[in-house]
Order: sequence, then structure tokens, then C-alpha cells
Amino acid sequence: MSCLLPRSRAGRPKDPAKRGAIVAAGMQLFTKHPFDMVTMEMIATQASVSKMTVYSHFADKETLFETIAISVSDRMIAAIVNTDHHDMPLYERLIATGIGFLTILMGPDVMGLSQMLPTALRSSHSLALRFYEAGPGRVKPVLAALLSEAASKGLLHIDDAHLAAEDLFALWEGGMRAELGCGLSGPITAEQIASRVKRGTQVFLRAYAVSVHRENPQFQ
Amino acid sequence: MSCLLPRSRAGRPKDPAKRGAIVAAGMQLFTKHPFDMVTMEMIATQASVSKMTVYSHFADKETLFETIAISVSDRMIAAIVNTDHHDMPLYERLIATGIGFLTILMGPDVMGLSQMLPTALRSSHSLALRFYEAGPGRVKPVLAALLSEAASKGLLHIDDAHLAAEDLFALWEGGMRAELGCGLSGPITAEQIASRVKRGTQVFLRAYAVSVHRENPQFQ
DNA sequence: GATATACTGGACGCTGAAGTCTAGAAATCA
DNA sequence: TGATTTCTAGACTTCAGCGTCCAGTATATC
Repeated sequence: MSCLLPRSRAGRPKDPAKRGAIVAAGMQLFTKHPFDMVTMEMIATQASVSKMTVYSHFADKETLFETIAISVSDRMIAAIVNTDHHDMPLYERLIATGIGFLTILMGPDVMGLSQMLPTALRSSHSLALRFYEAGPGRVKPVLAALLSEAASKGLLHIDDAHLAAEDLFALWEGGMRAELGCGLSGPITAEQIASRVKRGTQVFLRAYAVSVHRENPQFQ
Repeated sequence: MSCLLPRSRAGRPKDPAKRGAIVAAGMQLFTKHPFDMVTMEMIATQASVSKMTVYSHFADKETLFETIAISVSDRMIAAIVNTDHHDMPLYERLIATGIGFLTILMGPDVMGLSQMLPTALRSSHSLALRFYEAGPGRVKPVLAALLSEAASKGLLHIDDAHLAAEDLFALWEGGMRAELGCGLSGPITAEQIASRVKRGTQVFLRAYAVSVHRENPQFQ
């Protein structure tokens, strides 16, 4: 029992760069092609690595995919957490936040992977949950907090911050997700995202600005 | 050249009921499981039919899937076309229309099939397009026309009917599609749809009612 | 009744991809 | 240098699912 810490066994150590190359290759392939279309040989070739090396790092295809899904999730989290801009006035701040969110969520990695999540993860519902909570699920609380803050300053009239956040997020997304989801219309440009966010924010503010509620009591 | 009309060849004719059973079985299976998980044996068994009978009606698996996708599209069209209610006041009319749309689009058939469209249809982009235009793509023009009509009556202030229709549709959908898309949260209830549509319509009207535009010129 | 076609059920060939095994080269530790 | 482990390249096994074939039976037209 002397090897409780397998810190450095004798012999050639595993090359972390190869592991990284495998994950990178898998990410590139899994986000472009459906799960069953991606073969382990393709991944190995793309990573400039032998197939056996792939299997020495990952037990099987599902484990590899899981690792990649988690890796994308982590990148989503990191990107979304750094998306707030505290020092701007409300209107500009909302637009900047929205552009940040959508740029991440509509990017090829997230869209590609989320497309095939239901296909590949019928077995592991927990991974789908994790993926969702790393991305879209994390956006709403952030947004709700931002809106609550604005409401407490008297800038907005918010009944339920969580629902209002859903409204704003939905207005930002617009019809993009549906079209992307059906595989139509190639990658979305930064300009499309910006104009969509700008419009959505304007509509949202028209509905939630304080003066609206003095004028339109019939739609409460 | 006497058989230009192959109206009734000699011998036993094909049983249309069996064809229908195959399509029904395929619809049930394809909307619940991803394309590659559904085997021809499963379909045959579910339809109480021999596998050879399946192949006598459909050349291969893709042809069968295509037939089913088109069939679902046709049902979507039929359901969506009959969703307008001309005789109601605007607010109730919008809500009734929204509930009609969402009940169709969030139903298990459409959601299940649209999930796997990108997976199964990498080859035939035209089928994905057809599917989209039968469902979500058809909703927006209908909605835009409805909003234009209301605007011409002075009920709404609409800058671009198509964009406004996207806004309203997005508000109706809310976060449902994202959650459903990730395979979370089982089938949506009629109550959830109704309350979501009601809220979305209220927010929309607050943003687009004529009086808003007199009060909030800064968000044009 | 004769004939032609549809349907059944099972066996079968084929393919493609997952995953295993092996021999030898390469890299690292002692 | 020697021991030990990784990495490679490719051959190999396994297996599931598509699509086919066939012998027998059922059901239609002529």
C-alpha cells in the first residue's frame, strides 16, 4: 500500500497535450456532425493520434462525448459570468449584456452541441441538465438580478423579475433559435445579433418603463 | 402500352391499412426516439406487420422517415390555418391565436420530429426547409397580417409588422422551447401554455399600444 | 380454378463502426 | 543502461442493423 499517491510512476508519462488534442478534435467534430456520424477513427486522425491512444484516455465514445460536453459547459459558464457591465446606464447595459449572452449561446459550439444533446444523452439526463444550467439556465437568474436592481432604482416597473427576465431573453432571441434549430440559415453574424438585441431591448423597455404603467392599467 | 393507367393489376392488391399502420408506427417511434435508435424491426413490430411489408411500401428507412416528416408537416399546416378567430376583440383574439399556435408547435409530434431533423436530414436540406415552413415559418406571416390589420384600425402602433410578429411570437414561446429543446421538463400542459400566452400578449400590448408611443418617444 | 400479387416469418449476407490485441518504436524514470 | 510505460499502426473480433431472399400462405383479378 505504498502507492496511495501515484504521483509519478516509472516509465513514460501520458502526454497531456495529446489528451487536449483529442478533446479539441472531438469538440470540433461533435459540434459539426451528429453523434453517430463521428467515428473514433475520425477523432483520432483529426487529433493526429492513434485510436488506441484515444481509448487509453477515454473508456469509450460516450465518456469522451461527456467530457467534451462538460468542457463546453465550463466555457459557457466562464463566458457568461463575465458578461455584466455595471458601469453603464440601463439601456446600454442591457444591450451589452444581451450581445454578450447571444454571442455565446448562438455560437457554433453551443448550438452544435445542444442540437445533439437529446440524441446522445437519452441515457444520462443529468448531463443534459448540467449543460442547460451552464448556459440558458444560468442566463435568467443573472438577468433577473439585473432587472430587480433597475426596478429598485425606480427605472423599471417589474412585477416578477424572473418572468420579466424570460420576456427580455425571449425578445433577444427572437426567431433565431427556431431557424437555427431546424438547421437553416448558417452561422449568425455579429451584426444580426446586435440589431436583434437592440430591437428586443427597445420593445422590452417600452413594455416595462415606469410611465407605461401609469398609462395602460388595462394590461396589468 | 396498354397499361398507362395501372388502375388495378392482377393479383392481390396492397392493403392501404397496412401502409397507414406503418406510417403511424413510424410517427410514434420517430417522435419519441432519435433516428438511429429506431430500427425497421421496431417499426414493423409496432405496426403488426412483417419487415418485408415495410420494404414493399417504402424503399428504405430514409424514404419512410421523409414520408412521416411530410405527414406531420401537413397536419401542422392544417391545424395552423384554422387558428384565426376573426370575430373577437384584439386582446382575446391574440390570446386565442397564440394558444392555438403553441398547442400545435409544442406538441410531442412536432417537437420530437423537429429535434431530430438536423440529425436525420443532413442530406436533404429541402425537407428541413419544408418542415420549417409548414410550422414556425408559417406562423409569422399569419401573425404579421393580423397585426397589420389591427394597426390599420388604429389599435396598435406597428413599425414593421414582420418584426413585431417575431416579437410577439418570441414572447409567447418564452423559455419553453429552450427547456424542451434540451429534453428537460416533460410535455407542457394546456394551463402552462395559456398562462404563458396571456402574459406574453400583455407585455406585447404594453409595448405596442398606441398610447405607449405618445409617452415613450425615447425608445423608438 | 388459374394466375398473379401481397404478406408472413425466418434465415442470411453485408457493412460499418466500436473496441481489442499485438509487436515494435519512443520516451521517461531510476 | 535497464525497466517501465506510452504511443503507433494495423490487423482483428464483435455486433447491431439494413436490406435481401425464399418458401409458404393468403387474397385479389381474370
